[in-house]
Amino acid sequence: MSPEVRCTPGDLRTPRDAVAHRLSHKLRNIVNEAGGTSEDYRINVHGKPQTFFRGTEAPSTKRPKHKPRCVKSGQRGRRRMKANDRERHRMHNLNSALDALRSILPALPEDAKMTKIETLRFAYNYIWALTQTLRMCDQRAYGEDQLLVESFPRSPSSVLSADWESSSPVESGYVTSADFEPRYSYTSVDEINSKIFTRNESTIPIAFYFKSLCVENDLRNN
DNA sequence: TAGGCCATCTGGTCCT
DNA sequence: AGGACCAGATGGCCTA
Repeated sequence: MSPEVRCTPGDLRTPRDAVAHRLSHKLRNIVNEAGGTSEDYRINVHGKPQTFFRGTEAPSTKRPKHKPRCVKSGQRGRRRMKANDRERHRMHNLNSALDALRSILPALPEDAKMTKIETLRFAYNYIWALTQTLRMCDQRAYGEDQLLVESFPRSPSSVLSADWESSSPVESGYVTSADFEPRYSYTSVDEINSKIFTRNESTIPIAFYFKSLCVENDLRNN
């Protein structure tokens, strides 16, 4: 597999994967209904029998969630266990990074924890909103007192790559516009201010915040 | 109960 | 050779 190959959010679960997963759930139900023992056999997607443990014997939190599918001994087994450890650590780091990203995003009204894909999509939209606010701030700083409502760019999902900034993820090919349906589709900056930048029950107007930063910056430069 | 989300295991590929 | 990264497979938990 080449590192250049990137998956889109839609690829996170392939159809085949989904089918296998559904089949897996179905088989579990069949076995449960048939009164299987604590350890039963099922046919995996490769057509090979495989042991599994029923949900009624869910491992405690102390026990590892997953049993190794094949216990290997010798150097190969040790290498595999080390690789598993590294992989676990790598995924934990990835999750920590996602948590850090969640923590700086505006809290959702219902305060529910966003899923991974929601976090990424929301961050994408949020950055877009902040970028537009900065752009507005720039224009105001240069004497354009008119609100940008008329010229306010379209939401990321409807932007063609040609219209988008050169650094746009859409243009870079890492995502397609269809992958990022905007959580919000605003028509004005005020709407963004009131809905997207809410934290701790208080609404902070982004535009004013950034405007003050611009003014500070101007004063420093003058 | 089906389906979504997640953690983990695993083997393949690329890089250092 | 060993580590990093990736994607497929799998099982557990949760919810509508």
